[in-house]
Amino acid sequence: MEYPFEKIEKKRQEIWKEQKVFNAIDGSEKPKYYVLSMFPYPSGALHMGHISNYSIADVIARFKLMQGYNVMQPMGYDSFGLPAENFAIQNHSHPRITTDESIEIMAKQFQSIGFGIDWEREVSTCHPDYYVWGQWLFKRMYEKGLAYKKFSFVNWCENCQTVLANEQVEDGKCWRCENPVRQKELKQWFFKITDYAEELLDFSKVIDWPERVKTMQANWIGKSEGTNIHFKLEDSDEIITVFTTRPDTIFGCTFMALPPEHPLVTEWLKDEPNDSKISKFCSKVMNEDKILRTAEDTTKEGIFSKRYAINPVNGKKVQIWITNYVLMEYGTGAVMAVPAHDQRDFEFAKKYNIPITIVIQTPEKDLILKEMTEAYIELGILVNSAQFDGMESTASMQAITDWMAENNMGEYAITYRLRDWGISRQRYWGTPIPVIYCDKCGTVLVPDKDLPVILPINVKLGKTTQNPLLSVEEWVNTTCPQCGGPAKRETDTMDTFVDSSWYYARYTDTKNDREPFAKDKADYWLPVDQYIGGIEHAVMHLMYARFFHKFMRDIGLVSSDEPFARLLTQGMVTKDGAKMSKSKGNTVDPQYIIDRYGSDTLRVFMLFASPPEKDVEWSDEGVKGAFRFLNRVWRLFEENLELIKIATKMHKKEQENKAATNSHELAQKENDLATKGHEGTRRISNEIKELRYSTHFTIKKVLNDIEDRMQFNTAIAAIMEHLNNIYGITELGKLTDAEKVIFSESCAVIPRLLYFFAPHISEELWSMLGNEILVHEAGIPEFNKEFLKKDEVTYVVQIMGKVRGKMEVPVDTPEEDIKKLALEIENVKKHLQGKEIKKIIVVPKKLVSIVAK
RNA sequence: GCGAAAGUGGCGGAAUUGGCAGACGCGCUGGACUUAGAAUCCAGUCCCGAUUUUCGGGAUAGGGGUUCAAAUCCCCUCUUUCGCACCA
Repeated sequence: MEYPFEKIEKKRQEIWKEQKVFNAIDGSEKPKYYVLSMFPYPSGALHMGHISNYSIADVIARFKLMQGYNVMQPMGYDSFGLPAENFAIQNHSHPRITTDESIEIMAKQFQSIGFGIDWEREVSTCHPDYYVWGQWLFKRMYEKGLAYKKFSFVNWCENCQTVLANEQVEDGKCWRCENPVRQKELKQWFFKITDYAEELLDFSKVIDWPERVKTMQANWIGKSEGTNIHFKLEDSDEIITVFTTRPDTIFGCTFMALPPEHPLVTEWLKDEPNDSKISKFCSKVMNEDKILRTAEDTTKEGIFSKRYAINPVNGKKVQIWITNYVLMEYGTGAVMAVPAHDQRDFEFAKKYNIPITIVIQTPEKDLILKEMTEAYIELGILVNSAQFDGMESTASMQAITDWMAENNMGEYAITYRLRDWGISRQRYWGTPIPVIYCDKCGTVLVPDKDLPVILPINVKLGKTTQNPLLSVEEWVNTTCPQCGGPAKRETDTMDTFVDSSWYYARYTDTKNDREPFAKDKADYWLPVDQYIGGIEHAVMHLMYARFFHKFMRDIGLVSSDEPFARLLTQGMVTKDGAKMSKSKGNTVDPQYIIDRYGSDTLRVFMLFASPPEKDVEWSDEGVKGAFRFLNRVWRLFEENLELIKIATKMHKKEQENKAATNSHELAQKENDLATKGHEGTRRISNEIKELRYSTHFTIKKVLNDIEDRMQFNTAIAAIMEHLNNIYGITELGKLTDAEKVIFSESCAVIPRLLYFFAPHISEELWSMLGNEILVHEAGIPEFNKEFLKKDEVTYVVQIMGKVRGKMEVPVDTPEEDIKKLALEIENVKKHLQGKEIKKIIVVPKKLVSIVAK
């Protein structure tokens, strides 16, 4: 017989809903706990990844709820974006319709799984009551100079007809459709995330984030400290500034390298005939795919510009070369080349016969130019460097920079790899950028009173090569809010990462129609105490959200410095070793599993299969195993209900009598009852004592695994083990009264421990025992240290590291006696024959290690 | 190339502080119940050896080291995954 999961799960969900168990209370007296899983993209229906993600969050939410926190676990939908637009096109529908349909299906599924979500805080980013505040935030960014428009080369995906952020380019390909990305120059909106580069590097205000994620963000920001050095052009007042992290090598600079995009090069080209070698070279390089051009194995090429710069430190003339290996985007867009001490410069100098000067010597043996086959890039002792000769690299960098600063040759500088965040998308399904272009007034923001700029619904979608919004003339053509004259709307929409950069804050006040959220509510709830999501968001989403949070702090919307205090990056769900995906055809529909085995089974399987941060490999048999386990629990209660009720009845009576004021006293009383006993209940068997130990050990283990270790698989394993221990007690009819109490308690604790992983069945069993309150209202179960003390402990006896025997001794046996006892074991004696005992090490309660020769 | 993490039975994984390697689950093998299957229950399940309820040896990617004691700490090598990658 299978346990009636369908009936139970429905019933329990209704009760939770009726009693508003998961409704978060703004500003409650209780301490708050905000648990959040990254919100889903409405893709039609839930997939296994969602189940895994939200099951993890639900364990934490229910645990905190049981601990007495005011818990908020909200849910929403990241519903703008390309896939929705493409999906609608494919189905000859409209994204407004298809996304709302998807959301409806998913919400229903979420409810059928019984996650502890506060459904009164739902958000959907594609609805005007949400995106209006995205537009509002954009305007505040603009006012602060953090949103601006500029021409720039952008990553362009021909297939998606849109611009991609650097973070969305993977290996030179579009992160969604895997089409090769090419460079295109467009005028784009940017957010000045670089203003926050330094603060984004500082993780001191988060409580617990994986090192891996912090490192990835730090790499992405890519801070380097060095020196800006100003070179004068020969016969000109122009100055070229270069950035270097190795000012100690400045005396070895023998040429300068510029990219063809450099503004000075552009100037020079004006005086060049189109068919000159230089012009040809520049246009060739600029037309090359930037991804290919910047690949490491691309050969370094260049051409002499016929111009010279003056090295400020020694007045020497250096050739200026135009090359393909320097990036306009990094540093100052110009490089001082020191071929002796930089591998790229070395290769280039060898190829084009440019002089090489050694200025750093190794401490061990002198470098000889003719013998060098590669650059010496390590630090060393300065030579050929005028007054700095003989200095050590590290010290000289500071000295040289100081000296250059005094003489106006350069100064200390910091450079970041991080670029500003391009947020323009030439796509329909996104938040309209609240900007109007007027011939007279230029770029004008839509006034707050006219927000939201509603995304028009009446558009022609299809395989157009341009933004569908351009065709909605009645929307594009508008009047200028300043002069009232004819004007046009911005047709770019915002990157969906903008929408997801502040949704966690909107959850604190979803119905607010005067501001994004009220400050007091945000300050009550934020930061999110536990954020959960995939590692794939380590850089983009998690960094953008941090940027937004700091911005919102700076304009006074929130008081905290970081949005997410703790971060858990959960693994993927795989099948046959690969990530479950429709394209690979290795998906399993969660709904099918829920219909067949119930939500509790699916959750237990997911949580038991591996720890949260690791991938979960799907296994049909594993699901059956989880189901079998829940059935075993159910059967235990069904078959022994009256016996198991004893503990509940006793506990109730105790409460009524107020005889015991706390659970420790209660446990003590029970202990007295059990050991001293009444008539006919004098003794408890060792077997039952072991069971009582198991009960308290399991409580301790489960609490520790959830709260301190976040390792749910071993918590579930512990409950399974405890269940096995209970089933190990046969002949229940022969139990004395005292033993019955202990047995009953050992069973009755199961619903309170299993609740986090299989809440429906746990709640049902709990109520079957006669409890009128819900499981979480009973609070976290407590273990009694007294019952974790064992009378006897097992010592392992080792000789030279090999196990030669085991012994059971009373806990308080003195060390000397333990040694004696160990030496009396037959097998130990045998192995010690003819050997001399050098030392005996006793590790209390664990082992005896004998050193003998 | 640089950086990080990881590598444990047939499989997922456990071993929390250096202290009995393989918890728990899956699978498999045998048995009970059953007309049969499903379900359930019981027993077994790292490898080798023998005197086979016991004992000995080996085993945590491979090699070396520290230690009474190493999956755990150190060094080298290999493999996998992830991140970064002409960053001046």
